[in-house]
Amino acid sequence: MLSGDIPPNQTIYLNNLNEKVKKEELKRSLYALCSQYGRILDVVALKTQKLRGQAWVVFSEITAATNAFRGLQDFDFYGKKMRVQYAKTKSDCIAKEDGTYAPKEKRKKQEEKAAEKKRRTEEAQQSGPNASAANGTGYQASRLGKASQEQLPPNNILFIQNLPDQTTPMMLQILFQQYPGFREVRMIEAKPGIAFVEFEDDNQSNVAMQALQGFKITPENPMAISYAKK
DNA sequence: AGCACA
Repeated sequence: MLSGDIPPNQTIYLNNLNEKVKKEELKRSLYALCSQYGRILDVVALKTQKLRGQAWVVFSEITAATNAFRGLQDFDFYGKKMRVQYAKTKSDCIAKEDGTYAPKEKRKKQEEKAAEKKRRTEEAQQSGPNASAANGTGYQASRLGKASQEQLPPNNILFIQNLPDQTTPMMLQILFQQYPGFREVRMIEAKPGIAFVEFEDDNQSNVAMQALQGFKITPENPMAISYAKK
């Protein structure tokens, strides 16, 4: 049976996620993917024994959560079909806005925190998705991007600029493979912040470019997409 | 399968 018995919530609960993905990348990828449905206030993921393979994405609006709930059901994410439900309870970041937030005092949670802390230092990662900014529609081209974009002739290969340094090819694939004709992402280790994304033809690359132009993988990094030079 | 917020 499907998860129909949980009432709508502005937070979605995701599971069947690939447990091999590092926590920070997971959060960034979820932020990027889910931003298509609305403003995200928080992404929560823990890698404890009990909570790995799961995540919560908090939207500013229930309607956004509902769109994500429908649109991301069974979405192929790092090779696994993501399952989407509504969260069972209100997220802390919402409760804090409400004024209904009450700090908890459960011993079990303290234990999890300790275990997770070890793991975190092993991974040596930092920073999480930022809660404040809009995505998708608010296109602001960087000076670089805009200049080249207007002059270059159509190409089935797109040139992406202004990516955050932590961007991985898989994160871009997750975004671009949603558009028909997607072939592959290429990044160059020595050149952070840029990528090439290949489609089967010019029309398909154009559709993806229009759709993702200005898309923010993080709130600070609207993508600048142009055709690659021939 | 597993519903939290270090």
